[in-house]
Amino acid sequence: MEERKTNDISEMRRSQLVKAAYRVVSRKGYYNFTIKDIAKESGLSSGLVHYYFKDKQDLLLNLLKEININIKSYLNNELVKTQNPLNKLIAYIDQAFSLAEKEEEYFYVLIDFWTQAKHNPRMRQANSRLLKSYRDECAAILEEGISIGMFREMDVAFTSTAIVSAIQGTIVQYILDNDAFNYETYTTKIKEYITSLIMKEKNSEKEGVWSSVSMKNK
Amino acid sequence: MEERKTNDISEMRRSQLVKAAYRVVSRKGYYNFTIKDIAKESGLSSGLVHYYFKDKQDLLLNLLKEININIKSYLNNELVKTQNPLNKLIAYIDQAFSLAEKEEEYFYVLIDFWTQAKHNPRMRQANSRLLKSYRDECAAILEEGISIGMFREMDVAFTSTAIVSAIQGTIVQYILDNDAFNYETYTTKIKEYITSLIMKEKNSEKEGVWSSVSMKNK
Amino acid sequence: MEERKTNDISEMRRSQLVKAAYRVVSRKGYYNFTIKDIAKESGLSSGLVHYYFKDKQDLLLNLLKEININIKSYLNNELVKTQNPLNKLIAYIDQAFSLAEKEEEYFYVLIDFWTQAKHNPRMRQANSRLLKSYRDECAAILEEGISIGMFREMDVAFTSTAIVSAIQGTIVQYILDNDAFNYETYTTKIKEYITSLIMKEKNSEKEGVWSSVSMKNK
Amino acid sequence: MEERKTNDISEMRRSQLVKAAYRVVSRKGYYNFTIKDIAKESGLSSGLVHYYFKDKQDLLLNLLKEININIKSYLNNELVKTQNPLNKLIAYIDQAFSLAEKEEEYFYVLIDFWTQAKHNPRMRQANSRLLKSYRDECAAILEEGISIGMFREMDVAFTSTAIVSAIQGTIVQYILDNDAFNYETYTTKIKEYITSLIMKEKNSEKEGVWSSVSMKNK
DNA sequence: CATGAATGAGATTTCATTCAT
DNA sequence: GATGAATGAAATCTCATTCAT
Repeated sequence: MEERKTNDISEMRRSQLVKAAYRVVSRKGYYNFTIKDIAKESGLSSGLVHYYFKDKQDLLLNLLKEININIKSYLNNELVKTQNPLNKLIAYIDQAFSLAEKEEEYFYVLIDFWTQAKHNPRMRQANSRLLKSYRDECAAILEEGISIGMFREMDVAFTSTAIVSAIQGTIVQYILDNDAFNYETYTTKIKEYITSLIMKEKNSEKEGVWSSVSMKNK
Repeated sequence: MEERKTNDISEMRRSQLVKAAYRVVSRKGYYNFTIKDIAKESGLSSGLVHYYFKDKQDLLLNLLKEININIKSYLNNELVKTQNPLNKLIAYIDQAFSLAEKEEEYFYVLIDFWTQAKHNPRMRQANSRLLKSYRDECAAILEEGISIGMFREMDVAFTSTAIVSAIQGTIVQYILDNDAFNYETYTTKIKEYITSLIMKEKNSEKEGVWSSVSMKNK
Repeated sequence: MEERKTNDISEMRRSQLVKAAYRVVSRKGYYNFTIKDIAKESGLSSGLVHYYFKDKQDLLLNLLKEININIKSYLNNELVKTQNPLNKLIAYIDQAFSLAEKEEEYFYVLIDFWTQAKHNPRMRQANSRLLKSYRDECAAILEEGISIGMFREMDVAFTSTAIVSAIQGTIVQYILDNDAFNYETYTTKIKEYITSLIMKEKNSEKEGVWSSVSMKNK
Repeated sequence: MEERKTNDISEMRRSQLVKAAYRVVSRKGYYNFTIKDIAKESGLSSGLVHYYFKDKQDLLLNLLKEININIKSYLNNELVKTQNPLNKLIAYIDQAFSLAEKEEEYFYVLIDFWTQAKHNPRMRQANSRLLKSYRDECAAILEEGISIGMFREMDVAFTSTAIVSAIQGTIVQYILDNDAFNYETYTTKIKEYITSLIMKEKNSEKEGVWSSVSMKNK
C-alpha cells in the first residue's frame, strides 16, 4: 500500500514535471530553458527535478517519450473511428497535417530532438523509433488496403517511407516559413495525390487528380 | 593596395573562422560548442573571434550563409553540365541525395539551424530563404521542361514544393536512422517516381514505372 | 515560521554581501573591485552574489541605500539627544565633520557614487535623494529655530543648501588633501561662522565671531 | 631641426589624443571608455595611443593636467580684465559658477578624478594641486583687497578655503540634481553673501544683504 | 518527499597592450 | 611614425547539480 501510494505520487510528479518541461521547451526552445523554468512552470522546486530525474538530459528523454505517446494517440484518434483503409489513410494524413498546424510547437520540439541524434545515442534511438513507428503505422494501413484489394500491389516499405517523407518534408517547409505556400490547398493536393497513386487504378480518377493539379497552373 | 591587403587578411580570417565553426558545429552540435573550440580549431585566439564577429550568433549567421552558398554550388555543379531539363532534374535530385550521403554533417548542421527559427527572427529568415531558393531552383527546371514540351503542364509551385518535401523528408529519415531503408535503392526509386510523374505521359512508360515499383514487393 | 526562516537567511545574506561590498569598494574603489572580491570578503561563493542580486549594479544600488541609512543614523545619533535647535544645528554640523574624519571611507564611496550619476539614471536619483534628505534635515532644524524665535527669519531652503554646500565642499577638500588645512580648527570656525549668521543678531556677538576669525590672521 | 620637427608632431599628437580623451571621458565616463574610443574620436589608430602614452592611466593623468590648465585659463579669463579686487572676486565666483553651468562635463570628469585619489597617489597629488591652486588664486585676490584696504582683515587661508567649499559644494549639489534649486538665484545670493562678508563693513550694506536674503522668506 | 540556498565550473565577452608590417 | 590585427587575461553572469534542513 505504502509502496503503491509512493508510486502514485512519484508518477504524478514525474508527469507533472514532464508536462511542464514540454510547455517550457516549446516556449523557450530546447537549449534555452533552465531547470528553474521547469520548477516554476510546474509549481514545484528545482531540487525536486533532480529527485525524480537523474539530470536534465534524463528529463528531456522522458519528454521525448511523452511526445511520442501523445502524437501517436493524436494520430490514432481518428484512425480507430473507421474501418475502411482508404479512410484510414486519409485520416492518417489529415491528422499529421492538422497536428502540424494546430500544434506547431510539437514539431519545433521534435526538430530540437533531431539535432540531438548525432551526438547522443539514446536520443538517436528514441528519434529513429519514433519515425519507424510512423512508417509502420502507415505500412499497416497500406497492407490492409492491399489485402482487401482496395490498394494496388506495391512495395509497402518504400511507399510508407515516401508518404512519411512527403508529409514530414511539407511540414518542415511550412513550419520554417508559414507563408511559403497555402497550407490548406497544398496539403489537400498532396493527400489527393497520394491516395490516387495508392488506389487500384481507375483511369478516370487517376487522370482526374492529375488534371486538377495541372489545372491550377493553366 | 594597402586597403586591399587589409581586406584580404580580414576576409581570409573570417573565412578561416567560419570554416572552423562549420567543423566544430558539425562535430559538437549547434549548442555544445564554445568560442574557444572555434579558436582552437582555427588555430587563432579566442579574442580574434570577437574581433571579426560581433558575437557567437553573428558567427553562426555567417556560417549559415556559408553553408547556403556551399550547398548551392554543390547542387549547381552538375546542373550546368547539361541542357536537357530532364537531366537537370535528375541531377538536381541526385546531387541532393548524394550530398546527404557524403556530407551528412551538412544536414545535421542545417537541422541545427532549423531549431533556431522559432526563437530567432534572423535565423528564421535565413532558413526560409534557403528553402525558397531550393524550391525556386526546382521550379526553374520544371518551367524550362514545360516550355519545351518535355514536361507536362502542372502547378509548378506545388510540384517543386512537393519534390523538395520528398527529398528533404527522405534525407531526414535517413540521417536519423541510417538503417531504416536502403538509401541507394530508395532514392533511386523516388527519383524515377518523380520523373515519371513529371514527364509528358506516355501511357506505357507511366505504367511501367509504377509497375516496376510494385514489382519489388511481389 | 518556515517563511520567516527563509526571509531571515535571505536578509542576513543580503546584508552580509552589502557589508562586504562596502569594505571592498572602500578598499579598491568603485570600479576596481570584482564580484569575486565580494565573494572572498564575505566568505561566500561568487554565484551567491548573483543569487541575491540581479547583477553588479543591483548590488551597488543596495550599497548606496545602506550607506544612506547608516549616514542618516549616524547624523541623527546626536540630534535626538537635544531639544535646543541651536544645539541640534551644532550637532548636525559636528556629526557631519566627524563622520568625514572618522569614516573617510564613507565619503570616498559616496564620491564614487556621484560619478555614476551622469550615466546612470537610477544612481542619479539615489544620489539626489540623499542630498535632498540632508538639506531637508537641516531645513527642519532651521524652521524649528525660527519658529521659537531663536534663529532669525531667513530663506530656509537657501540657507540649508548653503550649509550643506559649505560642509560638503570642506569635506571634499579635506579628503583629497588631508594636509590642506587643519581640519579641527577649520571646521570649528565654519561651525561658529554658520551659527553666528543663523542666530538672531546680537550686535556684539556677531561682531565677535567675525573678529575672532580675523584675529587669527593678525 | 629634425628633433624639433619630431617634437612638433609629437606634441600635436599628444594634444590631439588628450583632447579626444576629454570628449570621450565626458561622454562615456571615466571608466566606461576604451582606448579604441579615443582612437576613433581622434581619428588616429589605437596603437598610437600607446606610442605616445605609456598606458591608459598615463593618458588620464595628462588629461587631468590639461583640464587643470583649461579651467585655470577659463577662470583667469575675466580676472585679468579688471584691477579692482572686489570685481576680481566677483569674476572669480561668477566664472566658477558659469563654468559649472556651461560645462557640466568638466565637473563630472573632475569628480571622476576625485575617485581615483584614494587608490592612486599620482592622481591624489594632481587633484590636491588643482584644489590648492583654486584656493591660492582666491587667497591672492583676498590679499590684494586687504592690502588696499578694500577687504577687511581676515584669515585669508581660512576664508579662501571656505569660499572654495561653498562654490564647490554648491556645484556638486547642482550637478547631481539640476532641479534641487534655482541655480541662477542661488548662486547670485551666495556671491552677494560672500562679498558682503569680505568687504570692509559699512553697516548699512552688510545689513542690506542679510535683509534681502531674509526678505525672500517673509 | 520537498525545498531552495549554495556552489563552482564554465561560457561569453571586453579590452589594454603588443608587435609585425 | 602609424596601423590595426592579434593576443589572452580577466570579468560578469548562468546554471546544473548538490545537500542541509
